[in-house]
Amino acid sequence: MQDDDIANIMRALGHPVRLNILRFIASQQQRECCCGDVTESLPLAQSTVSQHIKVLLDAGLIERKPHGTRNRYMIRHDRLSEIGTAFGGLLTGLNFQAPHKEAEPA
Amino acid sequence: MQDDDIANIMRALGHPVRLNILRFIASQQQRECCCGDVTESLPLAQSTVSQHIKVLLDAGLIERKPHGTRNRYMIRHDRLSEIGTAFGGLLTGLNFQAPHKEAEPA
DNA sequence: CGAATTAATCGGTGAATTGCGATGAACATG
DNA sequence: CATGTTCATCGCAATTCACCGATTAATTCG
Repeated sequence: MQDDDIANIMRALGHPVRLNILRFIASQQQRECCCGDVTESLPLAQSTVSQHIKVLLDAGLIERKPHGTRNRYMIRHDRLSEIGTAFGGLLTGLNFQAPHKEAEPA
Repeated sequence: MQDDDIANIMRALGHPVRLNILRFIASQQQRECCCGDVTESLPLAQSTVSQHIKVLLDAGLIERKPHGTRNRYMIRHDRLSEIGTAFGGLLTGLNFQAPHKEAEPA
């Protein structure tokens, strides 16, 4: 995964409301819900929630399925595990990354 | 760790330049470097790099140690592992979180 | 077809972010 | 003490973000 992708995802996760939205979706019985459900659970206007959902969509964290007059949203578990791997790699790299040049002093 | 803390950290990680700075610091022989070193490695002005460093500092991802006329920066490994744990918890929660209310329909 | 529902999108506002050059504080050294 | 080095910080412009109300598109249903 590119740095830009990681940065995008991190930015998408970098807002408390969006964390709440993700958790809300994950907490639903069917593991999916529509925009209105989310809006009800938050002290924000519908348009604002829709915006946040769009950010999560663009970052690939959730997916949309139109269903009649409403949309169903659900967590993209496939991407979540990718992200987990990438993030783990990032942290590991920061912890143990070999020196810039000429590691292994023989 | 609070949602706000996580969001702050994610936002700090949400910029490619800052990812580069972190990796650059981690890649140094002594696992530390000063602002000038970072600036040389990037096509950005010194003031801009200093700003990014401040964001990383505020998020607790690096620490500063004054050393003569320059400052030494190093990765905060303690925090890194905290963050790893918190992030893992977040992802796990999104994957397996129990339904919001009244699970177990008896 | 007409009315209602749902939710995306548009336009606007204020705040924050990102970049820069310039300034100034802290320190070392001649 | 004067000079040079390093770097944080201060404006400043441009862009993006977060939020809102209003509008519009899609769909269902009477």
